[in-house]
Amino acid sequence: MASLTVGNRRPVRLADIAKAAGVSHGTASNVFSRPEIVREEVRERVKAAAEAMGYGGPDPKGRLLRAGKVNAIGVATAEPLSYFFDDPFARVMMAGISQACDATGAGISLVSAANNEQLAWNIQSALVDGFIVFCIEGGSRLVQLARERKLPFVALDLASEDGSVATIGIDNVAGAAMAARHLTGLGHRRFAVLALQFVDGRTGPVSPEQVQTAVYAGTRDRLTGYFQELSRVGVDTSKVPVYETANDATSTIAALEAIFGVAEPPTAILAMSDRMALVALEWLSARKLKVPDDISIVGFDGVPEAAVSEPPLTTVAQPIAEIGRLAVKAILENDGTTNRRQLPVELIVRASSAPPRG
Amino acid sequence: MASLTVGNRRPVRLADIAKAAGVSHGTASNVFSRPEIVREEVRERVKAAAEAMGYGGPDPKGRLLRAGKVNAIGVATAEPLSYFFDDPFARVMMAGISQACDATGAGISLVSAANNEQLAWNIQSALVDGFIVFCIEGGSRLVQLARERKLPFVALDLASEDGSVATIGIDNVAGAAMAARHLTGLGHRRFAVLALQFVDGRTGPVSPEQVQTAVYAGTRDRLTGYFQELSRVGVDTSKVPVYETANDATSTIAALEAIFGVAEPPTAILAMSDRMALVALEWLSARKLKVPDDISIVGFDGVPEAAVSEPPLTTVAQPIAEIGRLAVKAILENDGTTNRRQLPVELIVRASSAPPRG
DNA sequence: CACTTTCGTTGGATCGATTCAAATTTGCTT
DNA sequence: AAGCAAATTTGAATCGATCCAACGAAAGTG
Repeated sequence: MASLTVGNRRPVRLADIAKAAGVSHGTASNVFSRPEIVREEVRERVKAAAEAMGYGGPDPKGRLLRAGKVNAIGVATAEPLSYFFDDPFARVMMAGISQACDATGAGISLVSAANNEQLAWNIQSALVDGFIVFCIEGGSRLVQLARERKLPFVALDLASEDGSVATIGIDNVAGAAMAARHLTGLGHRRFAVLALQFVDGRTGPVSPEQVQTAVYAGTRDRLTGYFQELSRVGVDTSKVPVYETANDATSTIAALEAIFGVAEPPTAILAMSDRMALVALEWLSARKLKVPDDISIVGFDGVPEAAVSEPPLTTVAQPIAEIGRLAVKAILENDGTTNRRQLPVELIVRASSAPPRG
Repeated sequence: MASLTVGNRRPVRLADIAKAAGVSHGTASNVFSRPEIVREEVRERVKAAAEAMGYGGPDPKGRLLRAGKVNAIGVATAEPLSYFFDDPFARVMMAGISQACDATGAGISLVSAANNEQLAWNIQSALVDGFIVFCIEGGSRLVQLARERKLPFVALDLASEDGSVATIGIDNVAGAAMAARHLTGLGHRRFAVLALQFVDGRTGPVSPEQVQTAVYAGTRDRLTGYFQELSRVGVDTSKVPVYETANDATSTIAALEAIFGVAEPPTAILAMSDRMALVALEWLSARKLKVPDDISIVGFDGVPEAAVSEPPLTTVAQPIAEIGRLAVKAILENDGTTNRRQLPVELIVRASSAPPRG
């Protein structure tokens, strides 16, 4: 009864119970980690001592230092932590990561931070065996920090030029091309593009020169894919409005207002994310514009929400969960080689796209 | 250039660079943790040595042992890890937890496991400062394991008798009573209850005797609240069918089939979770039963999905995110006292409840 | 009975850092 | 140039375990 953890502290270590039980710390350690090699009588004595002193088992802090492996992978992002539970894309990704972790018995540590400095510290001091880096925003900074930890890591969603960072992603050019070809095939010739970030922290219309200086290669590649197909049917891509958003409702709506505030609005919208496409769907519906009768929309990502929207969204589906699974695998089976994988995408045609009116 | 991390291992420690730079480890350590107290010339020399040897900064494993604090809280459940990203209730809760962690700079470790043995090990070896225990299923076992770690922990969603475990929850009796009173007030007199688990691993009809032996006090309390109000208007609660489910679609549908497979089905359903209520909504709609014209339903929890269902769901809303925030606070500010808090619930009346026909 | 095995136990070394009292150096005063 | 305070640096101790070579005792063998 004297063992009721008292308010202040619990300075009871393995060595303490070893002494109490009259054995060496080596034996005491064995009682917990390899009980079968210690004589039953001794084992019981040590366990009794542990019980009596309120010892909660070997402290993982100590074990960790000796063992080296944490058995957990860190998932890092520059967004607030709640991003992992809010964002549909992140959630599907995390489901894939979870699945792979469950299968191997590894834990997941969520790493993030409000400000830059805190983020650096958190990444430096995260107790993990490797990182999966979500490069939504501030990707390059994150990658830089992760690299400094000198732990295995893979970057997701970042088609970086830098061949030295391991990435798992998709063929953005091909995916975007599929979306555009679908719409041109239906007969559309007037387009607008809702783009993800080319560089951090900017939103609004994007000029062709600005595209050249894109930090996010994924964004640039998708635009390349779109334009490649539009050019093929003779669309003058320099006249196609491209609006950069922060992939949130506010900036997407601002883009939509600009896009539809002109004399001859587009008949089709190419959105670089389902999130933007879904925002567009709602915005158009509020304005009594019918999708797909008045406007066709094709999204990108293939999040579950896209299947149940009104109308269901035509989109370029990434194998999101699979990417997550592979990322975990890449880290746990890290052999020092930097893996760069591209997974196939798939065009899922639903009700948000149809031939243009007339 | 010789610093390119080679495939195999990286045995470069702080002591190595101290030697290389010709300073003691004490000084080398200071260069990283309190750079301002070491002379610039020395600081630069050490940093240069670190750079040259490919040192990725002080290993948190070592620091941890010395410092004692991990600066992360563990969230434990007996469900698979993906539960955190799938389940609406869990997601809102995690959002609250995330928010509190973001604010204090703490990290989140997700702890879970497929099998029992693995779960025990994972809890024993989780590198965290405390646990938040999700008691959905296998709650008592989880609490037992968490307690053995002798770390601060709070149990969520478990109105345990055991006064020695810290919990943050709601007044289940009062919440349930609000739901029932709402329906009796509308004139309903024929009810059925979709119940959460009374004990682990059982589903199906529940007899009054079985209710007495409930492991989950929360489930029992909600039933008590329901029955209290039903009795008040003269309903014979011993005749009210109560079906226990695993809070998933399969067992809920089984319950619904039993409930509506009788001559005089109920006019109102009391569901102990929004999840079950939402399943019921869909099931009824598929059977051309109109809610609320034919059947009224009141859920429990107040998840976001309940606001956008067809029809929107009347429900007893818990302050889910707030519970999460408080749980984090309780762990980080743990003063040895076992906190037991009850937060208020609120009845949110939407379109799934109306007076009975005729 | 001497000689191997086998089994259990011991205690020192190690994991990689931080901390702090003491020692040393530097800088200022007079 | 001695005296003293302030600024730096040192190195041993510590955090809490695990590992392993070596050792002692009990059991088995010829």
